[in-house]
Amino acid sequence: MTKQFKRYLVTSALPYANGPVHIGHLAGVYIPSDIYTRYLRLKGCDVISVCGSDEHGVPITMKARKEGVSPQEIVDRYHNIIRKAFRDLGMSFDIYSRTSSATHAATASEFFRKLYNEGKFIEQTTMQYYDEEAQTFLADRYIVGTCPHCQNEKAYGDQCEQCGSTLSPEELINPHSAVSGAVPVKRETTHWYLPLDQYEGFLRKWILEGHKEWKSNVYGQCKSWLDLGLQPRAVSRDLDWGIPVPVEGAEGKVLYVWFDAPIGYISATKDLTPDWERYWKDKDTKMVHFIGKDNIVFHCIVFPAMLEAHGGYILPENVPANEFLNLEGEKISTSRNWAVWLHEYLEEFPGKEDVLRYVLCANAPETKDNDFTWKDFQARNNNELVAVLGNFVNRALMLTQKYYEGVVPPRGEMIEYDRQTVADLAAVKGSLEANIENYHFREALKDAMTVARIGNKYLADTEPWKVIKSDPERVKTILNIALQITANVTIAIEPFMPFSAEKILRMLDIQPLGWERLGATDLLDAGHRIGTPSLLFEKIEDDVIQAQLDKLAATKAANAAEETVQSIDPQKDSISFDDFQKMDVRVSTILAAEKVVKTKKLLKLTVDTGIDTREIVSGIAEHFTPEELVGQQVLVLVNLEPREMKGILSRGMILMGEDASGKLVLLKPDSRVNSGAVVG
RNA sequence: CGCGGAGUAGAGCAGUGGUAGCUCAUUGGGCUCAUUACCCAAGCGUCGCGGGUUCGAAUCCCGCCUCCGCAACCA
Repeated sequence: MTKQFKRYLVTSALPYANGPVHIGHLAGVYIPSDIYTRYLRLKGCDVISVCGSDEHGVPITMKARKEGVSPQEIVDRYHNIIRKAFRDLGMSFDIYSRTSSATHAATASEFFRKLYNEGKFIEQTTMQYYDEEAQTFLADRYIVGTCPHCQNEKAYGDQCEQCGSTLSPEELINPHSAVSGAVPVKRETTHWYLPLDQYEGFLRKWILEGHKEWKSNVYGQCKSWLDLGLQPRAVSRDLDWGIPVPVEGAEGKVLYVWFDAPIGYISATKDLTPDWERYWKDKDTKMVHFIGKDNIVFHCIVFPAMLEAHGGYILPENVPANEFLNLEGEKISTSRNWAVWLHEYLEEFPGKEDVLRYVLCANAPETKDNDFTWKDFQARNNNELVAVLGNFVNRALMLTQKYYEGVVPPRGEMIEYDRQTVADLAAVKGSLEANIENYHFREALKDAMTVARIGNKYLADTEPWKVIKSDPERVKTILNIALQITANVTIAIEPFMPFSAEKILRMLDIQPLGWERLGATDLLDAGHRIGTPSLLFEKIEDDVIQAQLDKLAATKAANAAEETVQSIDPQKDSISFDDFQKMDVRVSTILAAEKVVKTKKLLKLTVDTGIDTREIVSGIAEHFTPEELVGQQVLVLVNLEPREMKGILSRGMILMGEDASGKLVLLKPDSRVNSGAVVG
């Protein structure tokens, strides 16, 4: 726990190169990681920070196929966007690599080979679905068909999103490939598996006993996985995009992306320095993985098991995973374009890199999901950055210009209040350090801002603009101290807001100061001439915020329009009159309705069909409350084959209209008729 | 009953057994060097709900509700 490490290795989750990076990625992973790294560097620690694009896997091949380009084109495009955006935001990775690099192919292959040669894998042959037209094996998710439970025609091979039931591809009616539309066939395939179950004891001891200090969300997730029991996990896939399995007779197979991606951290380090082994294999190195909560199992269970199986590698000392960030109350979604994209922000808010860094850190989802709103962004900029930080720096520098033509005045005898202020200033360092080292970046940022708050209070209390008239000598001391506080600001905020720290340094016309000098009052020499003051931050007006809100509203409208287009299904094949006659639809009256327990969408309805009184289970609980349904007349297909759902036999189907947004409406007679009236 | 996390002032969040706190917003006062910013003070809470343990519970235990994530390749 109190072990002293000689060096640090910081990793940040590899962004998946099928889209750009958005504020959720930043708040969850990259901002914390950069703060941590910059802090350690400022302290003079031996630290390297590695990252890179994760460029393999099925979604990238799907996207390429859809656009009619090669996977390489897709990953090149996003790799470049992401890399540039990171750099422009001031992410201080020592290297930003990529998993399509030659180094990575070699590293991952070697890693696999060693485990293979030492018999660490098990080999299994199974039957998998294959798309003969596209000549590719299909993951369950890429098989689409009709749900046997609710007749939804767009159910996936693993789940029906309409009724929520878990499916296997075998259960789908009329299954077809989401790639080509072909009917999938079963084909035999052999894969290698990492028997995670064999590492359970090792992981249990390492995490559950050795790392009780991990964040509760991380520890809890690990414990649950371990208690449930681990299963062997396939490390190869049938795919033509990825790192070929480096074994005889494994043509057409690549390393499964989860296996190759974390090795990307190692390859990136290799690309950075020939001395990479010191960072990965020396027990005196502290490795920290910054990730989002969805990645916990890979970084705490799977990758450590891989490293243990390989041998010789150190394990992460901590994995400070964050929760998720929402945008204006809704989940961020790449596919629905519901996001603030980093590269767009950088273009639309030039020079405001630190504002985003500040807001995302101050509101980082450290313990639970948080919400990013543009109003909050504006308020934090105007009320905190402009009012507290920018204003203090501006006050101190303007007073110095005004009274001393920009020359730092000498400090005379300090009074008790000065000494108290200096003591308060010195006290910030310990708290700030503890918070960063414990991954409490929000609190740490508050500590950094406290330095500016101390400065504002000091000026307000000592009132140099008044004292100048009665005791000019005293004002020299006051401003000297105010300027020392200003210099301290540059140290305290550097990990969080490097651009602003740099800007203040230029205004003071001094060189960067090391972390250890935080709290000192000899950062500026009397007689030193400071540079020209300029505003650190500017107010963000309502129209700028409104423009962003409009942009999001436009996204929403575009999504709705697209859904409308997609949801108007083409006319189905003709049926005979006889076929139509087979359907028995009756006007029925709902007598009772109740939610089916432990389901999200199901209602159990008791209806009077005129023929009898029967129970029907319907997936409409998200659209109607039981109360509003009772007494309503609806159309019911009464001779539909009965089906059991959640242990209740459902005899018939309530007919519904579904509009573009997926909203359901009842179809009912325009005046009341007797139950049992025939529809036709 | 699949597993994990979260629910605290108008908003965003700290707080793991001992007088409920921080930032912002609100209200009042002070200041007028400063980007109308700053400083001081006040108001604002059945700590999700219901039980229990305890001298004492936001905190520990039991049950329930709601939101999010994982399982199911978006951080």
